[in-house]
Amino acid sequence: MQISKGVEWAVHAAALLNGLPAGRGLKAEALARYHGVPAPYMAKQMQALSKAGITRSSRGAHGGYRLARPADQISLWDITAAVDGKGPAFRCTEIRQNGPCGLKPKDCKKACQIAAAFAAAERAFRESLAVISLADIAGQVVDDASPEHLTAIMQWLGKEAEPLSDSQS
Amino acid sequence: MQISKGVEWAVHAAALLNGLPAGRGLKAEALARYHGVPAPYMAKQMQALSKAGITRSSRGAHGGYRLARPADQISLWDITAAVDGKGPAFRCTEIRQNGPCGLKPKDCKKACQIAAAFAAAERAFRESLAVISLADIAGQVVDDASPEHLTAIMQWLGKEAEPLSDSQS
DNA sequence: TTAAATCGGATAAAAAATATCCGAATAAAG
DNA sequence: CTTTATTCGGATATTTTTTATCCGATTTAA
Repeated sequence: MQISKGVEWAVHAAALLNGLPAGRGLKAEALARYHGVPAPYMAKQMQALSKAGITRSSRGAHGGYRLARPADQISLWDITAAVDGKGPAFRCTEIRQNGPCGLKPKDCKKACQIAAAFAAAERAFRESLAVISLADIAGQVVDDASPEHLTAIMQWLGKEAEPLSDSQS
Repeated sequence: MQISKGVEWAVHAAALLNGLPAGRGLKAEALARYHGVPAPYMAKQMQALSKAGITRSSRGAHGGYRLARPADQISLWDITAAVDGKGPAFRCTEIRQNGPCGLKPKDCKKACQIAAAFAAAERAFRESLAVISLADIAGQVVDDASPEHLTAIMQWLGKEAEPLSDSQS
């Protein structure tokens, strides 16, 4: 059971976008450079966020990404689902219908008890992530960081952030 | 985020072993045949269960597997951890230390807030599985099954179950 | 109108999960 | 006691998923 590395990158990237002044954005390459990760793969994660409606993108010269809605309305589960998919981690293959004592399909209207137990556990996992917003994370990071570090970030953002046009998607 | 298919098989296999009379066991090939799955891969899962101390194995003629302790002392998390590993699904790669605004290692004594949030979610997942025992699952299955189906299982077990010697591991 | 720049989907490489095989070990029979 | 059949256990291929990369479609600005 592995969560893809892209989830980690996407959350960090979204948290950084939250620090942007209104109306400005960062291109995928800048996000990758900031976090010291391969640019094309970071770009792929950003595409997933845009497709899920978490970020908005602007194409063409001076394009880039920005958050599509306030950070307190974006949960860690939203980002995880966008990058890794919403599908269940435990996939019941109905092996209770196999073999010499296999059940008939008509006797399988109730979900398999084993699958139900794992579904409940995954629900607990999702709920735990769903109650934490990007705003929560950003707040904690700011609280923990030194003033010098915050200044350095602001300076970097001031240098790299581009004013974006208002076009969609 | 995927849970390996082997986990499903291992739980089903362990539940079946719970139905055995005391002192008897099933070989890996029989467990695979019962569930209609490839024998060698089922065997691999059983090896993982034995390594984790969940099952005991007997080698040689008339060998096989049995549960190593009562079913109410085996949780779904025990089995999941044995097959899929105990390691965290979210692997923090400390990208906060990368790039132009990267933190120094000495400023990273506190765990990354993002990693901490995912760790909490995984804890919720584990706890949810840890409170469900193999005995719970087996009880529910028996409650739901028709008398004929239970009889069929008993007959099959009577035919396939081997008396095991008392040797270790 | 032209040209530069960026996102988006399609395409390779690496890693992990899945499936399989063969040797070591045990027990029963000769 | 020796031999032989049988089983588990670890090492080995194959397939799938994840990770990483590239090139074309689209948009903006000059």
